[in-house]
Amino acid sequence: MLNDLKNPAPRDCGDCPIRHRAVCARCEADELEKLDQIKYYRSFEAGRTVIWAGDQMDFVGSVVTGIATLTQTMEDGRTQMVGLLLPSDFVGRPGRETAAYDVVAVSDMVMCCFRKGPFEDMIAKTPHIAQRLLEMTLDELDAAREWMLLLGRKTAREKIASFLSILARRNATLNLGQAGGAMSFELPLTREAMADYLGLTLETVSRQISALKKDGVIELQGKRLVNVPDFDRLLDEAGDDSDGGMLS
Amino acid sequence: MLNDLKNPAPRDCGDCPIRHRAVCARCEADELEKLDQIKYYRSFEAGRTVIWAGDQMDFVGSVVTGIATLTQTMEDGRTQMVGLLLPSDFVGRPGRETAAYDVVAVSDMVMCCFRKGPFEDMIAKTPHIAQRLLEMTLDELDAAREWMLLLGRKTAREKIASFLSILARRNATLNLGQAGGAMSFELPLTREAMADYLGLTLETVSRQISALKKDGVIELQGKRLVNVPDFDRLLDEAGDDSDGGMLS
DNA sequence: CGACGGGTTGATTTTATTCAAAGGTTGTGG
DNA sequence: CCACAACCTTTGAATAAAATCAACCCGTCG
Repeated sequence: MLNDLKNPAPRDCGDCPIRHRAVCARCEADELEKLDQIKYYRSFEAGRTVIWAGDQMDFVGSVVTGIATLTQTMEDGRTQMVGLLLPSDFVGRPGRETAAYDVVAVSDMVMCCFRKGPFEDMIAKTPHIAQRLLEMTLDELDAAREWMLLLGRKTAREKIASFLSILARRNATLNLGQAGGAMSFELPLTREAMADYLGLTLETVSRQISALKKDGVIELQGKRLVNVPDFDRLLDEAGDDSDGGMLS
Repeated sequence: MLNDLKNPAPRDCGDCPIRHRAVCARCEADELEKLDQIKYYRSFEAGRTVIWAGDQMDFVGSVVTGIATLTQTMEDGRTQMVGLLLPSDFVGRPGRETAAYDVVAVSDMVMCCFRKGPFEDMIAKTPHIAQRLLEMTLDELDAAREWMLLLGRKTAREKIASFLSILARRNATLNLGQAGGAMSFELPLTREAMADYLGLTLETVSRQISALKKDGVIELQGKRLVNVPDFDRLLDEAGDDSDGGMLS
């Protein structure tokens, strides 16, 4: 498990691990105070569904710890992941009554939820929140567009390499800032969930991971722990611009 | 050509065809006044590039008339469209120095541009602009996620049918509100641009359009004018939920 | 133990791509 | 006015990539 089974909800915003990255990042003390009055924590076990697409959704919120997925499903069961929610990511859309996507906790997860109505009021009255939400939404849109390139134009091998390099990069920024050298991280998703992320079948995911391993691009310790001896090599396999997709 | 060769720039915001849908939609008279001082119009002929990915971008703006595309290109030339910009759509990202994508005018086009620095100031000081931009960005994110499902999980035939139904629906809302019955519209894109939109090759696009025609799902007058005898049939071919993907 | 939820690997089939040729339009210059 | 070039489109045949169908492995958990 990536997270403690006893997900301890922070006592108050001062202790909050996502205080400076979430939608509240720019809030002053008095604004946090107001948010505090409309917030509550919810915990979800790994595998639990947070909400189904189409259901009434009377809250929005932030992932505090753990990982969740946003997925869309067609009538015949084909599913596509459209979001991978990490700590500090925002869930829900102000101004919308119902959930547009299925939200599922992949690991044990804690969310900091805000009642929707009051939160909408705060957006209108608290520029710091609206600005931060705009910034986060623009970031998500950029990520979605990168993802579209992956889905539309990359080969199965490039898709896997891209996904792994995203995970590796995230891990590097969260921990130490070493790039270019060796790095390792844990796969948070099953083969099936990776397939839903990448628009592939789980068999193809498994085969391409095996192929990358055989070619020495990655090493596996167990099914989930990945070691990347040469990150530049992985980036190369991902087919990304050599500049590492530097934006802004 | 879809548009006049002499794209007449509106004299002032009162005449503007996108006044109530663009980023300025919620602005009061005094706010429009301020925007007016930092705005200027630019016209582009069909085929002209507005900006290349990576270039310095000292403006943001709205499409006033015409159509543009947002595309990403890999080193080896594979390209994926990541945005189709219609009148009122916003171009550029506040807070970013360089363009993240290629922007190309598909038809003759007029943009209402704002100098970036002053516009960023206005976002900070004018909640009406920030709020509208947030709303538009959230809409784009939803569209991007719908597009991800298309790219990742739909067959070539479903992709074409989905694209046609998007165009048909857009045309219906712009003109008359009849759904379910017959409707017709013009294809704004070449087969190649459609292929870039859908993550296909142009040959596959051509074949699938021919197949839909042969099966009576659509009728063609010339290469560009499409007639849809039964919109529900088209929706069915698109593999979308029967409720027509109603959001919000 | 036995069932179950992942995961891997192989054989076959399907789908879309690639390579190739040719038909239509449009616009330009002789 | 015609010829030709450039671009867009269609269609066919061969190929490649990923999906599908199927078997089996390996831990974990009741």
